[in-house]
Amino acid sequence: MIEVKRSETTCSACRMRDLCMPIGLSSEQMKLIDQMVSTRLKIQRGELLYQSWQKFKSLYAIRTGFFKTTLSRSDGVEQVSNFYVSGELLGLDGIATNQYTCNAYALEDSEVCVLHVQQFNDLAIDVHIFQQHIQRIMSHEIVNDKEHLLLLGSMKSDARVATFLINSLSRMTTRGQASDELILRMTREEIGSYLGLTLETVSRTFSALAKKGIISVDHRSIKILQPRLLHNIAEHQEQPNCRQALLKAHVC
Amino acid sequence: MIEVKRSETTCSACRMRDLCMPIGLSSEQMKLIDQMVSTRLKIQRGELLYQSWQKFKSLYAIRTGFFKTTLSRSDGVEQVSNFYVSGELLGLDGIATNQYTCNAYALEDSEVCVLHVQQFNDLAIDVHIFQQHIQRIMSHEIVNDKEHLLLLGSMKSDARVATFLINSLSRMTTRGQASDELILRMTREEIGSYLGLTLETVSRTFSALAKKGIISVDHRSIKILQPRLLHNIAEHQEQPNCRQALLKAHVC
DNA sequence: TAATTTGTTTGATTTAGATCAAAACTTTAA
DNA sequence: TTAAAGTTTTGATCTAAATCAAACAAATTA
Repeated sequence: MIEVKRSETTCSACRMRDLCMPIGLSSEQMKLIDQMVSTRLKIQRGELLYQSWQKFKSLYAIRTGFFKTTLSRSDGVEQVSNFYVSGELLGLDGIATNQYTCNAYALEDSEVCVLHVQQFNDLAIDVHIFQQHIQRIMSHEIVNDKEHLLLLGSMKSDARVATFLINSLSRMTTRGQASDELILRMTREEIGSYLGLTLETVSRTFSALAKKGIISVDHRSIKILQPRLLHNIAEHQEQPNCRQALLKAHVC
Repeated sequence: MIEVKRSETTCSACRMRDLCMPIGLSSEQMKLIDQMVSTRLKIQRGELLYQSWQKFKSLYAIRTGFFKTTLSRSDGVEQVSNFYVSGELLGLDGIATNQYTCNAYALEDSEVCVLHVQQFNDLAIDVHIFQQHIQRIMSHEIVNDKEHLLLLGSMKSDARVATFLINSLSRMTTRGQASDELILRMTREEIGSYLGLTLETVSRTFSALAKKGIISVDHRSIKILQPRLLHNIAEHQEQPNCRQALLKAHVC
């Protein structure tokens, strides 16, 4: 087990409610939440926030920064399972068995709010709308995972990459900076691992899309030049003969 | 939208608590739950319990039977995302957006308990331990999906099939009948769709395992003859040169 | 009972994407 | 500023699994 050095501070400016709280709370309830969620944690690029098999102690709301979560195979090799940006909640997988099942790494210097499990439970009892909100976030995580399952189970490499670009962009867009430009925070290898492809295939697909004028690639900055065509590729599942992993939609 | 004909009955013998309830409830609370979960629904083999994009109305606890859920691609083609046996809960993906994101089909004549969303919310407020239990089930679903992600993202076909057999067997075992025999409720095509393979690859892998004496295949009845070797295949990730979608475990 | 549909196995062939290899480019460290 | 390490691109080759094909078996239906 590796202990990560981190700077832990208490800070009233870290407001859970600002990050991922539902509206519709009384100021009474808001005060309660702010009191409980008062710990900030700084995590440096490359550091581990939590690790698979560790005891589940807290949920983490990302204030600033960027994370990846990975799944460990029995041989120790890791596969990227998701990327998380500011405002999102890390650690929900730990609730089931009181152990985390993912590893969470910061991909850039980041800051998170810590919500300890006991506080979390108290909060859930006292402010039931909070509980409901958490439930919704968890259900969202399930929906995301299902989409990812569909991608890994039945999409061609170029559709996977196109989908990745579209989702990455829309995630940026919903968080403020509307734009056609995307700054990738991760390596080609991490993208490949996330998409079930090798880094070479990711690179080649970027190059191919650029040659067609659909995107332009400059290092880790990607510009979406023809979003329509990119969508076509993401949805283009009418490959001549792709029978793999598919079922005719049966009407009953 | 297809309306499915179903026989709906009210039945006090359908006890949610027997199926998927946590222990530790007072008899007071149990009575409350039984009152709320009083509707049974019979679903015939092949019928749809709910459908993607339908308004989320209920959770369903499986009393008897067997289900698959599928994900629909934009072209209407479906991919199997999971199988569910008696005692398990269907519909959790609907909570996020108040719409189901999967289609749920009965693979054999089945019976479910219906928990309407309003009852569900009332219950969650009145009996907070119920809420906590639901949370745990959701977190489990997340964990399962992550495992499936790992399978689809980085395992070879024979490891996928071996994993499927092991998991299917252990799921049967935890529900009573401990045995080395497995009765598959689904077609090779559905298995393939679930594992991201074609039905031919599934069939070939079964045959190959049988030839090695690791399993015996008789139609849809599979006997696990050498569980140890099957586990080896499921875990055998030290392929000579498999770099695909893998990251060296980095210690930081 | 035969006829038809649905599901399964096995073989031959093809191909998307992995693997192998090497050069070029970026970032960090010294 | 150079050196070293890490990352990305591109090309050549290989292979696991898909596709195509056909025979066979089981389950439904007539």
